[in-house]
Amino acid sequence: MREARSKTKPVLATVAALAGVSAPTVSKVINGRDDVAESTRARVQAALAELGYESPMQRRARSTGPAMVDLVIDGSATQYSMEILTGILDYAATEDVDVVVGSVTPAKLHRANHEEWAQRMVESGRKGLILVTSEMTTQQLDSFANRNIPVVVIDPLNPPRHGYTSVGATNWAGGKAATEHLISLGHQRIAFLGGPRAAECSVARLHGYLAGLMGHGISSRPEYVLVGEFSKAFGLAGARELLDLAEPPTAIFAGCDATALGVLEEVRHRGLRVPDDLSLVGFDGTPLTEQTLPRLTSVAQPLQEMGRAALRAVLRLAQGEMLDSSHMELATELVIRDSTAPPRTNHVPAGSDL
Amino acid sequence: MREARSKTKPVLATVAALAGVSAPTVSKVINGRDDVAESTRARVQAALAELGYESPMQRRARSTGPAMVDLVIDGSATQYSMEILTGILDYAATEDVDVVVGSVTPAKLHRANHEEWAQRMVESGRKGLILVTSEMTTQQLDSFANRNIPVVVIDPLNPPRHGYTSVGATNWAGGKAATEHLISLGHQRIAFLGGPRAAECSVARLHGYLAGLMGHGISSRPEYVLVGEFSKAFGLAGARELLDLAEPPTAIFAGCDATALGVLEEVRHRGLRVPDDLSLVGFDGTPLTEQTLPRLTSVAQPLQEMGRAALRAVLRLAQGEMLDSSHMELATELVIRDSTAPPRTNHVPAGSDL
DNA sequence: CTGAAAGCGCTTACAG
DNA sequence: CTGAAAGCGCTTACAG
Repeated sequence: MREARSKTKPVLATVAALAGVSAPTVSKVINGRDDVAESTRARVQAALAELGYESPMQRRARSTGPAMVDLVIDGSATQYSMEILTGILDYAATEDVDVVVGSVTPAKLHRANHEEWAQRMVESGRKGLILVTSEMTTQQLDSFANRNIPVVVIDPLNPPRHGYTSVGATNWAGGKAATEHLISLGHQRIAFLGGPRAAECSVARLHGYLAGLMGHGISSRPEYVLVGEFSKAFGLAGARELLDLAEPPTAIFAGCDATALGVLEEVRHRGLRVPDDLSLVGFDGTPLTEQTLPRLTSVAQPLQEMGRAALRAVLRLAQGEMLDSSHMELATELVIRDSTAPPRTNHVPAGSDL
Repeated sequence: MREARSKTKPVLATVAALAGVSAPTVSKVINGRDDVAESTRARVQAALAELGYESPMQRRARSTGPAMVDLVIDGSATQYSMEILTGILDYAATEDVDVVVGSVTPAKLHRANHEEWAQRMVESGRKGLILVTSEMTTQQLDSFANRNIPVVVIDPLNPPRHGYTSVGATNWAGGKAATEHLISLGHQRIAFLGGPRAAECSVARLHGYLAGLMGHGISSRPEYVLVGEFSKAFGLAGARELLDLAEPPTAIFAGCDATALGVLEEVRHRGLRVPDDLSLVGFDGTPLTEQTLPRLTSVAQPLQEMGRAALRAVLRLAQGEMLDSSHMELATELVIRDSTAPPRTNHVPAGSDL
């Protein structure tokens, strides 16, 4: 549809001929002048699209220097985003691609005028857009789709949807592995401290956790499942709530490493010890896991790989290639460190046959 | 010197007139053709510079969309660089500036063709360049200076020099504060584990340490001063060496938090405890300091502020403003946490009157 | 609203 | 190596 009619690059005169107008009129349309009849404007715009006309500026921008890709990271600069960024930058360096990084809070992202944003990207010759843990409405995504700007989301908050490509990790499998590890150590009272209810990845981890329990005939207890946010603060608050229960859990599976850190602090604060009094598993596998005491057992996401994969996908899409799938999940891996151990035997309910 | 002669924007013909050549000749010089005599080329280049000629592309690039600034971060993505990046991105967002991030290893940076790089920056309309803990030779810096591209270095390895602006922290004062804190706790045998001998900031910290000792009449011992690199590995190795001494130190001042982390691990490995058996002070004040056990007393650098200050400086320079100073040092601050305490009394040599 | 004509700024092809 | 001449692609000023 949008293919050029002939091989020779279309110039203003070509467009004019196709639209049946003069060159000056095309020039006016391109430059947004208002002294053009609506019907003429429409005809010219159709011709511009059909021929795939690019101004000399655009052509130059496209051919000069390395390709540029935009990257938007959720405002909070965590070790998680740093790992992803590292992966993207590494791959960008080998491909000679420039990465334009913006730090945008979710609120700001939502307020942004996506039409203008996409238009500016086209004008600056940007090849595509990578979003880290952000979301856009379908309409917003359309602003980019209409201009043929590929959008790839890493760890999307929304479930996969048409119009963009996403890269994630096997969150469900990771949640299940974490839970089964705890069960295999003898735990029965296992709690889950998840991220935002709206975050697809957190929901998947929760369901992995539930599947792990169910697969071993352990029924889930509502009071053992708290969802809130991916933060240390939530770990502190969540641990407080869980440990105050009449029958507190003997193990906690935290939805991310930062949350686990909060749990660790609250446990320590109470004079309890990990893993003696409580086993703890995190999620993400950030460098943090090696820095805590005890070192944190965690489900590692291949964050750098995910960054690389996202950039690779954007560059392919920008070249008009088709991707095998619009959503890819890289494998998580449970890394057992020092924060998990069998529960104290006196905590095992009488009658348990584990 | 480099101001335009007249107010009207210089076009190719203006340059030709000033250089005493024809327009086609100027065109050739601009486009890097080689069929131009060296002397002619030089004359044209002088005229281009004198008039501040910009091609239509450049002019457009300058007026379209947000300003772009290049950022090069030493390959290793540490919490240190993440903090600086956050500061830069925050400020960039408020100023509507795009930051083009590259991750370049020092070796790669050294090999790069700076002339080409600078030329490409001009052509892409980049406003300036921020380097994080990197260095360039004077000649390399000239490639940018000649094209009026401001370069600002954060925490430069080289001492301040002409041709670029640098942003650092009060390393000497920080080193002195750390040392005096340990002395005030009663320590006399204080060791220093510094960064690369070539790194200006590390040298300043070392001299702050020496000044702290000297000011309190404590003579420095060569075996207590080890310099190597800013890494955890060096902390491990350095601690091993120091603790194996016949008379080991009672306190270690580590040149950065990562090194302190290594020390902590080695101390723990030997079954010793911080701060009971050994006091430990880090440098940088990264989030790491809150994540260790015990939490790490550290000299905090205002890393985010440094990032902001660097971007502010680049943008000002790009607008032709003069800076008050080509080197600015932001204040460090000793943050006392849990890794420092008075030395065990039996370690104080007999006869000490502390 | 539209477009013939003139113009702008840069580049190309080529004669010397 | 240099530049007069021709050309390119877009824009402007203005007559209708």
